[in-house]
Amino acid sequence: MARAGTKRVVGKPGATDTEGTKGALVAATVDALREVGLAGASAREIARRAGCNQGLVFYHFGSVTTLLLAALDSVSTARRVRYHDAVDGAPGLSELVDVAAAIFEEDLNAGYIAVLVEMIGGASSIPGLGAEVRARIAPWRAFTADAVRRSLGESPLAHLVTPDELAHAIVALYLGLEMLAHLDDDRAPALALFDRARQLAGLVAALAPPAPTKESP
Amino acid sequence: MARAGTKRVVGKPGATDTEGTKGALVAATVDALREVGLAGASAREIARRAGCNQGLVFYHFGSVTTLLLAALDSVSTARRVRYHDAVDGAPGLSELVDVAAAIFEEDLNAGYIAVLVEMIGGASSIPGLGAEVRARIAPWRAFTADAVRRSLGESPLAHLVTPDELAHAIVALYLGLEMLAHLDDDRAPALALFDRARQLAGLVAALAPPAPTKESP
DNA sequence: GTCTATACTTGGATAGAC
DNA sequence: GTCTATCCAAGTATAGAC
Repeated sequence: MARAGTKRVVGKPGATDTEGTKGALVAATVDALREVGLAGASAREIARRAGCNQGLVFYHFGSVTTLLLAALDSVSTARRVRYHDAVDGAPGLSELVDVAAAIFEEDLNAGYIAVLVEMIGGASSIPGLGAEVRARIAPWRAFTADAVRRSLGESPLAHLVTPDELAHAIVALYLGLEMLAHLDDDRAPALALFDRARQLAGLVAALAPPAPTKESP
Repeated sequence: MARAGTKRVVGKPGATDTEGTKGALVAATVDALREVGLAGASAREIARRAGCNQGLVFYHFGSVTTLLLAALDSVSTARRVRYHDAVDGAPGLSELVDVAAAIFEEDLNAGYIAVLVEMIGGASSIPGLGAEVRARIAPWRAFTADAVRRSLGESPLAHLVTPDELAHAIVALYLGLEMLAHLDDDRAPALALFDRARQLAGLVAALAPPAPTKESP
């Protein structure tokens, strides 16, 4: 929103800051990354989207790079909470694929993964960015490996691949699907693939019954 | 090579041009994309790597964007020949995974896919680039779908996924693996994954014998 | 905290000498 | 074809008024 005339409503000072200029800048950065990419996400472009002055980027964040990382943090933590909750409610492989598909669609539509992809792709351009991005991707990899480990533990698939390998492949596939969807501006193939995964997960579950609850050894 | 003192050897004029200033600029662009990313691949940086003057980028290619696309073309066509030949020599699924692994390793080491990834990622930053990149990725998708179709035709897997779906997933996985490998500067996980795929392909082949040559119905 | 103004840098692109 | 010199636009970052 434009500064002149329209005041933003300010939340509690300690809050997760989706309000206030700092929050607006972070949100604008996410939008910019999604729509015009890393190269297009300049201080001026971001400030324009946030409806404030370019200088405030440097007042609040010190540099554009820092703001970019703040945006990555914001998306990353918000989404991880969402994923964590969803995966908690999914006991087996089949349910896991179900929730993964649902949230992936959210991500794809909201452009959250686009932010990830832009930052990873741009990591080689901006010196020092690589390490920072890597650190922020790490929790995702750990999270994925954990989810795979838990829902694959009892399945026959566990004898075909290690959880870490599978997790690495899943993260890579995730990123790749986003790249293609973004390039084509078409999410259909990615979603169709999830539908197929759902079918296959059901098939695997039928072949190897889920060992309902394992207790008292 | 530096212009002062060292002259480049010039090949036949009509050749695929890895020699001459034009060729040197294309090669330098590939290097730059790989090492400093799209944002770092400026006319000055490219010319420096090619050992010539910045103005020559515009003399020979008109704009930096055109040169970037020329570099993408160069890598894309060269690699496609390589892939095509390799896949031709691979009759079944197992052999296909074998050659795919081998060439993927080449690509990963030489940074060819990095060029693809940088261009796809940067497509949203530079207006009009998206369509051009899309057109240059299209043959890869067709190629992959074709290879999948041919080597999956007889296999039981063909009843679980359509070739187009599988091809889309493979291309996405390919791009994603490159992103992660580039981010970590570590190709080991991607290569381990191919080893695993090789095992699994062997397993599938053992379960469903390849129907050696299908002729005379 | 926010805005205006400005210094400084880098990069795309062109003109003209050789 | 290549190089030097230069223009112009856009971006980062800072200083200072309000």
